[in-house]
Amino acid sequence: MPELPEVETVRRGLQPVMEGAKILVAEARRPDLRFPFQPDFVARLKGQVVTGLGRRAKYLMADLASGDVLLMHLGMSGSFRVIKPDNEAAPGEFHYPRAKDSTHDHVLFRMSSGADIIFNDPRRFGYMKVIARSALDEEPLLRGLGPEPLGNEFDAAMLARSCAGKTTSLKAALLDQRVVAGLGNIYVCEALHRSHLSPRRIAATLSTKKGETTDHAKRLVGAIHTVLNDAIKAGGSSLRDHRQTSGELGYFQHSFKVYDREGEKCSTPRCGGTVKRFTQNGRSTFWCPKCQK
DNA sequence: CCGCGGGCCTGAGAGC
DNA sequence: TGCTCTCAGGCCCGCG
Repeated sequence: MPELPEVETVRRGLQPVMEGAKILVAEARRPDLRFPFQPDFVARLKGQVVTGLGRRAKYLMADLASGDVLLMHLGMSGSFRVIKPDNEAAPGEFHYPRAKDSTHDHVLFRMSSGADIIFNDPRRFGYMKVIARSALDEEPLLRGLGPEPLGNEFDAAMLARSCAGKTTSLKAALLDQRVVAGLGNIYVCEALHRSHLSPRRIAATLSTKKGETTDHAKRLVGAIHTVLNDAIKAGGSSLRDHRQTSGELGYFQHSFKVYDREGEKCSTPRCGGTVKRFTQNGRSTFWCPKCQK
């Protein structure tokens, strides 16, 4: 599911029930997700007030009054849903009508705001980890993450600079979280199409030999901003797993120009090309060879 | 250091 | 209906 717009959608759904609320009960229903849970995972959450819920790239970060931070990553198939606790359940017990795939409900929180928060992740590529806020800078999961694509410091000059000398494709460079943090396969394909740049273009061509930022880089950054902002407004893209915390689907998938649209006519005005698909670094790339150069 | 491919998991969908 | 195969929105790791 989750690239930046989906994670941001989830953050906005969780914020009202988490911020300012205490974690009354925390439960991990299996020993691991992608990684084993820390032995003190539950203990460090229980009784803590969540003072803020933020996002860094594709990570959700819940600040706790203890000085810890709960890092949460949705992997490929993770989702959160927020429901009202069953009043008949014992206080420490999660007793709600079971959803179809509740076998994959792995982590549960009961909040003092009157919400139960359930993390479901069939493929278990997601993970959670509690770290001290003071150790955030040394956290291996976060170290090396590039700039936020919607942040102030991310602009054409910066992108061109970090792609300078890169012999790899533009597609691979944009998927590299060290270059820019938060894009995934869908939004890279969509941003490249909207900026009329080929996914096969060499990344280094975003700047000239003299180090000047090209118009290509400017177009690309503009397209990244537009596509991410539009996707957030739409509640993200729901292909199979992504849900808003209310259970509603996102609807940006209806605005895809190329992703999952192989064989369709290119939507660029007067282009007349056809959307093609090929494999790049082991992943599907969708693009229009006619208008993306 | 860089770029690439394999692997981690489960489930959905296609084809037979 | 049911089997097998392919593929999926992410990212870590080891190899050359």
